Amino acid sequence: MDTDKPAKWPVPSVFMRVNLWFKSGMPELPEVEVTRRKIAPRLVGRVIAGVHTAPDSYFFLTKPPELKRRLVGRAVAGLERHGKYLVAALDDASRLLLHLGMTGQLFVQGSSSLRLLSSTSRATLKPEDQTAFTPDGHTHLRLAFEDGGPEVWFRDVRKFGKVLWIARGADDERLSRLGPDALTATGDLLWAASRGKTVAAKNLLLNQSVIAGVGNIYADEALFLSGVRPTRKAGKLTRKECDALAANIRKVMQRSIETGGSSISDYISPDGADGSYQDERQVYARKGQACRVCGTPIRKITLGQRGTHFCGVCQK
DNA sequence: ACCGCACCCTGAGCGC
DNA sequence: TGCGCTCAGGGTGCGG
Repeated sequence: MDTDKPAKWPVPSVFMRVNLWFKSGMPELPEVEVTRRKIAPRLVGRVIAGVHTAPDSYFFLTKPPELKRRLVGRAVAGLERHGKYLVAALDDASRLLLHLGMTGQLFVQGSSSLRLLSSTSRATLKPEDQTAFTPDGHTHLRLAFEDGGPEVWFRDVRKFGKVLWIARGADDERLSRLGPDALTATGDLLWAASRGKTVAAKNLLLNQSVIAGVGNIYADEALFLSGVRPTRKAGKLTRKECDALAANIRKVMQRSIETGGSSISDYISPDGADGSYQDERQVYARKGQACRVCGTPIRKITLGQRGTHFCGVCQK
């Protein structure tokens, strides 16, 4: 946050932190898992009575009219996570697939969170004036329930998120091609998947059919912790490096889930990045800052169209 | 088969 | 003050 300009309202430290989170808070596996844990108790066991949507867009892989037809009257039997996908099991054995994309927010009606406001509002609104979020044009899906309780809302500014209804017994390529979950990543898996591959190590980690759930932030972090340069050809990884990468992927994911869950009190984490893991980041969004291990400025390059951060000394 | 890259989208931030 | 530009990236799909 720019501290040179006077704020219209004294800015508490939490606001500054929120702004930092917003910059880098995109849903990867930990954010999706935290969202799942928070939303599941508010979803499972309830019967959908109404489906309200924003105008059709490519956000809807299943178009709104069909979505309404398929969902109304269904009870939610469970909420699972597959990589970065959330899958709600319905009582007729069909499924509702949700992906948060880059900016997706799944939360319960009545939530009030700074994250649901524009940065201007966050900076100027007095904390005591903050009220529960009301649906806006980015709120694409609202599920109402027969019990009359709070609705579950899906908001997504950039519409990179997805909603898809999957018929009973049907497979969906999005799910079936996912590799093992990142929380269970093993060196064996990475070793086998990387042999003979010329793709950059980072791009291998981002390939959801190899490991499901790794995104840009945690790929950079795991590579740093493993001492592997993101550009290294996957096929050149040693067995030990594969073991280290797998262990560090599990580590950063688990750590982020823990911190993500711990900082959420009375509202649902809307886009999942309310945790404090960003305080532990070693390289992501730290371009030019000193490596926490050797002091060398962190470098940033573009790899696979993604910002990629690494220490040129610690990562070989 | 594998790999690189364009594209979808909107808001923040910045230079002028 | 405001305009126009760049950047952010998950996943899909296509061309080489």
